[in-house]
Amino acid sequence: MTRGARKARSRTGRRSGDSGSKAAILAAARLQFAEYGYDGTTIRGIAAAACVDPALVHHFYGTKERLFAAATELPIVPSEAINAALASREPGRSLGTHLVASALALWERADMRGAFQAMLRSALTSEQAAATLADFIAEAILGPVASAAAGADADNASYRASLVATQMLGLAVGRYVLRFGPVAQASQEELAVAIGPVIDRYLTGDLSRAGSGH
Amino acid sequence: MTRGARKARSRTGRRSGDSGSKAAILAAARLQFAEYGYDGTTIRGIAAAACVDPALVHHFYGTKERLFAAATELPIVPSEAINAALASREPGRSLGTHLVASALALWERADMRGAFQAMLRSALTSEQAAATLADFIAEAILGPVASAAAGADADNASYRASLVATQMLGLAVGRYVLRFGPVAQASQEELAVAIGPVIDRYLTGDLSRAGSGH
DNA sequence: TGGTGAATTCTACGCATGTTGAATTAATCC
DNA sequence: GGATTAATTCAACATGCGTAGAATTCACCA
Repeated sequence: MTRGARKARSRTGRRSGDSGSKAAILAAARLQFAEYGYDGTTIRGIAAAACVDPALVHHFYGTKERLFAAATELPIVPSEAINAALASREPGRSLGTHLVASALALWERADMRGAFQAMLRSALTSEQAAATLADFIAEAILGPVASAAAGADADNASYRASLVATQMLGLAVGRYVLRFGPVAQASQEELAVAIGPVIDRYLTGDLSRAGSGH
Repeated sequence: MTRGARKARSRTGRRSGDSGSKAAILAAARLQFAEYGYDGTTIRGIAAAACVDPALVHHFYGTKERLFAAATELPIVPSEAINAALASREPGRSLGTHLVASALALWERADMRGAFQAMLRSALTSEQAAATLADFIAEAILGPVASAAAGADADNASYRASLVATQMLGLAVGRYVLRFGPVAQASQEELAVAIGPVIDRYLTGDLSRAGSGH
């Protein structure tokens, strides 16, 4: 007890002031889920990145699955974002082009980036993540489809929607996960004009014939 | 020692006849890598599926990484397959349509299916798998691009190639991994005519304007 | 017929993981 | 200022993993 001048630091116990540990844990979790996927991410790794004991992660978020759910919770409601995007279209810009531009802008918003990419990268390993992604896609894409179909070809609506989904998904995976050189470096606007017409074709074009959707 | 009548079955040691264990292990590995990805797949799980001891897996294939390499080794050389596909195009069919049809046919060949899907699903978790996929994509897509560009717009060749890659990748992920309803159930031909013109646009179209690539 | 080598399983090591419970310290409320 | 509650760490658990080595059984060849 009396040995030594004084205990240099108190190792255990509560810290003074607002430590921000809970937020730091969530931020670290987002980063790691985005980088390594669900399985590749460890609670110990998150704790280390947040400069915190692994048990504290558990104290705040319970199980790993719950932490994942918290980390991938999007700060927006997809359908609302889509409606906002649809409403802001300038004349002279095709629906597809506008949708691609809006999606890219949304995905790269500071408060979306981590959660979205974590969900993307985890979707191919974790069942839960895959289900979340599927919901997101369905919710985010059926809106524009309905808005574009406008009665015509309503039978094929879900087919059209899933075609749109393949292109958007491939764009997201190529740009954020596998990081193909050119597609990862292109500007949002470049990609929007390159890919937009493709989305237009899927939304309203004649899918049994070559050519554009205009 | 002398207790009991006789050992009922010899548990250890070599079996009579050709057991086919090595092939069974490889087949089980392909299935599981395709279903669960690299990290989600365990050697013990593979061994169980092949009705074999985990140590036997090790005996035949050494490390897990080497087993993965063996399981995802494609039975074809991508560039050769592409060249063969290019050569077999019928007149009246666009290059993009033919490429999509050929890719789907190739991916679903019995001897490709397991390996390809294993690679696909693992690419987002394992660095090695991602590198293999990137190589595959580069090799498989740069050929058609070069063949289509034909001097014009050679600067943008890699940009065009990566756009093609996003659509093909999205198609593969949507159809085989996430299994979006309509896109998973559509026939190869349906998808080829729906998506082919998109590939044509990326290969030879004017990427800064709306409209088709013809 | 004996011996070499391959196939197969058993046992076990060492490690990393998710998770838990107790102990300790600070903040907060009466 | 004492009691309560929240934050934090420590130590440990049970489990599952990849891997290694030894032992056992069979096939094949001289």
